[in-house]
Amino acid sequence: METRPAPEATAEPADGGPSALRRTLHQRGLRMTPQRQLVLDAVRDLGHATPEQICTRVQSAAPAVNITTVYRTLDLLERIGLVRHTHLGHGAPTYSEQEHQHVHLVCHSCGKVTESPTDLMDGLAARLLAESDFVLDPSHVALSGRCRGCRDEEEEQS
Amino acid sequence: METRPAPEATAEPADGGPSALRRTLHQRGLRMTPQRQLVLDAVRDLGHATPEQICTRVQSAAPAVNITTVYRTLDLLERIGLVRHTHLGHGAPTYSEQEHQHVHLVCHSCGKVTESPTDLMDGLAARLLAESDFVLDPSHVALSGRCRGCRDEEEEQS
DNA sequence: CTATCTGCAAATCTTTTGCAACGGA
DNA sequence: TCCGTTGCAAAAGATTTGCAGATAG
Repeated sequence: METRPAPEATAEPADGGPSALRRTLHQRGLRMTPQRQLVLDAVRDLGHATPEQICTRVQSAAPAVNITTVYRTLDLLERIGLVRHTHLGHGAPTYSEQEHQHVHLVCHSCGKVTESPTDLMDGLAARLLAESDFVLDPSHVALSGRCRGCRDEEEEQS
Repeated sequence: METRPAPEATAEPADGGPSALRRTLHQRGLRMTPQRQLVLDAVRDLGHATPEQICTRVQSAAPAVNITTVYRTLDLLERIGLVRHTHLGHGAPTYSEQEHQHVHLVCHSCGKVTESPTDLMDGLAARLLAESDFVLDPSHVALSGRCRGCRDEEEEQS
């Protein structure tokens, strides 16, 4: 886990930079605080991370921030649509930017998480709609399986 | 949540009825106990259920069984290949028979779980293998989206 | 100023572990 | 009898809640 001071290179998607958070909060009568900015930065920075990982990251910039605040803030950021959480298969949910629409591929052998574009699911989504009247949300849940590396290892042993 | 006394209509897949559990356990030097049969019955009976739901079901037949035993037994049944767990998207994993290979469709609006045959995923599995060298395990993780009922409701309101 | 936020501590909830007693083979 | 298994209680880990003080607007 690195400790550098939160690069902002990719921190500004088309629809909003740092002050966009302030605006979004104010629209709903909520307040801008350093903690909220730090949590959002951490989520963007880490890609997809558990509340605890996010907390660690935040604390590397502001050690006084409590994990309670991280939980509350993630919940809030999700309610106002800035982040979303995904269930990667094990216990902890992971949070990422709302805009980052991708499918998670989780190897249940080594735990590695890969991302693929959501259009991978287009065919499946169409079939689900036709056959089961089900509108798929491709980025919410991860697909489980075995990655290349683990497959190779297994083959070597047999 | 119902409390009827555990129908056994679907409790005997081709490869093994009640005494198959005893045999499978003995093969590995493990012992047959009433608790283990009850937990396995509950898993088969409930289709896919959380440890707590399984425990409630088991206790309706044998109130003294402790939830600790349910956790340990599910773990054991999974290790010996009789049940498997699936992450339905919320917190708790759910357990079902190993043989029940199906894709779970979870509506994140009403929480309803539908099952579809795994061959729904065949096309996706092939693409993942080709494009990402990833071997998909279709029954381990649920797909999230919105079911017919909830979609209709939403449309009515707009 | 005032209502929203935060930090801290304690409460909850879920799952795991240690240990003595129980019971299957 | 012997050793795997169980129940109980307590531990451990994750998330939530209550409350008094801090602070954004």
